Amino acid sequence: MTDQVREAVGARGTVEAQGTADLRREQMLRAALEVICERGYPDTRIADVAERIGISPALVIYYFKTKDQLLTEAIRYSEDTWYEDGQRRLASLPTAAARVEELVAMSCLPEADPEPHSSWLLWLDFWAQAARNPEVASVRQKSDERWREMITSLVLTGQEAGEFAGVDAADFSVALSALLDGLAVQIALEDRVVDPVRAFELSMHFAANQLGFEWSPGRGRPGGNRKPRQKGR
Amino acid sequence: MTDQVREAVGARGTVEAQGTADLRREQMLRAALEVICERGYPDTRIADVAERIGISPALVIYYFKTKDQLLTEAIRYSEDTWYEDGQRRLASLPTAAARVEELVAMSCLPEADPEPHSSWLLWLDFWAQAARNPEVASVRQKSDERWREMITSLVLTGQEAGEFAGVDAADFSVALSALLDGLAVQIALEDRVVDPVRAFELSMHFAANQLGFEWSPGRGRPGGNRKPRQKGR
DNA sequence: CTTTTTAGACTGAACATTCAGTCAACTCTC
DNA sequence: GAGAGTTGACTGAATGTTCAGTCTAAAAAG
Repeated sequence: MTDQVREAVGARGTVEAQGTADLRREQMLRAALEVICERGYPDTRIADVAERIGISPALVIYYFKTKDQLLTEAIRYSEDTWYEDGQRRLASLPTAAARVEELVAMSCLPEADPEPHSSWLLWLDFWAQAARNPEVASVRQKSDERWREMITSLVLTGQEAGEFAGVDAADFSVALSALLDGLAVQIALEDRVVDPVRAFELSMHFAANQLGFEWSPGRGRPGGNRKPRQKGR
Repeated sequence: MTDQVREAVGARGTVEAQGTADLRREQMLRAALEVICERGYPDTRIADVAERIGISPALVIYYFKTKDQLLTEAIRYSEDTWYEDGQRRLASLPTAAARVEELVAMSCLPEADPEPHSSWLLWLDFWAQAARNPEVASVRQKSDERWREMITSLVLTGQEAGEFAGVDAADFSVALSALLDGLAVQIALEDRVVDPVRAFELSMHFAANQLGFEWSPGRGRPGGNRKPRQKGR
C-alpha cells in the first residue's frame, strides 16, 4: 500500500471494505472530473489526472485500459453521484413543493457543491460528447430519463397529496427539465443577464404557475442557510 | 484563378464583387462547419476541410493563420447566417403570434435547413467551446443577446398591437430562450421522448400561455408546407 | 504587341510536437 | 516468492504548422 493510498484511506470517512484498487479507481475518477472541468473533455490528458494525484501516467492505464474508458466512467460516476445526492436531499423534505424547490435549486444554485465535482461545465462537455460517443450517449440517455422520472413522480405524489394541480406530469417534466437545462447553459457560461438567482426564481415561478401552488422568492432559499456563493469561475 | 474557384464562381448566384479570396474563405468556412457537425469541434482537422474542397491543407493555413482561427470564424459565420435567416423569415409574417410560431419552429423543427449547415449538434460543440475559448465565448454572448432581443422586441410589438398580454418581456425572453435551448439539446441528441414536434408544441403552449394568445397544434405548421423531415442523423 | 516583373494563390514535403499506450523492471505486501 | 501495484523510458502515430518553391494572370516596361 502506498503512502498516498493510505493517506486517502485515512482522510475519507466511508471506507470499510473498499480495497485499495477501488480506492485508486475512485481517486482517479475524481481527478479526471476535476481535469475535465478545467481543461474540457477532449483536452483532458491522462498525464494530467496522473499528475493531480501524484502517480505515473502508466498507472492510469493500468486501471482503465484506455483513456476513453477513464473519461466515460468518470462521466458515469459524476452522473450517478449527482443523482444519488439529489435523491438524498429530496428524501428529507416534507412537502412536494419543498422538494420541487430543492430540485430546482440543485440545478440552478452553485452552492459550492461538496463531493461530486459536478460543475455545470461538465454538462456542456457531456452533451457535446454524447453527440458522437455512443457510450456517453447511453449514459446521458439513462441519466436524463432518471432525472425526468424524478420530476414526474414528484409531481404525481404532489398531486395525490392535493398540493398540485392536475397538469400532465410527463409533459411538465419534459418542460421543466428542458428549462433547467437551458438555464444551466447560461449559468455555466456565466451569461451577464442570467445569474443563478434569477434562473432559480424564474424556474420556480414556472413550476408554481404550472403546478398551481403558491411561491414567492426569499423564503430562506437564496442567500439562506447555504454557504456563500463562490465568485469568479 | 484556379479551376475550382472559377467553378465556384459559376455555381453561385450572388457573386458580384466578391474576390476569389473571399470566395475561398467562405468555401472553407462552410466546409469547416460540415466537418464540425460530422466529427465534432475538437476532432476537426484542417486536413478534413482541405480534403472536402480538394485543396492542400497548407492553403487553409494560408487563409486562416491557425486552425483555431478557422474554427472560430466558422462558428461566427454560422451564427451570423442563422440570425440573418431568422430575421428574414420573421419579417414576412403578418402577426406577432405567427412570428413567435416561426421563431419556435426555427429552433425546434429540423426542416432540412438550406444554406447554413446549422445542425443542432453545432450548438452543443459551440457551448462546450465557449466555456474555455474566450473568443468563442464572446461570439456566443453576442449571439445569445441578439436572440433574446429578437424575442423581447417581438413580444413588445405584440403587446403594443394588443395581441399579447402584459408579461415582462425580458423575463419571458430569458425563459423562452432557455426552454428552447434545453429542448434543442434533446433534439440534437435524439432523445427518445422529446421529438421535434413535441418540443415545438410544448414550446408553443408555453408561449401562448404566457403571452395570452390562442394556439392549437396542427395549424399548418408541423407536417405542413415544409419539406419532409430528414430521417436518422 | 511582346517581354519582363510582380504578386497572389497554391502545393508537397518536411518539421516539431504532443500524447496514448507498451514494456520490462522494480517494490512492496501477504 | 508470487502477484498486485507502480514506474521510467520508450514508441508510434497523428497532425498543426512551416517553408521553399511552382504556376498563373495581370501589370509594367520595352
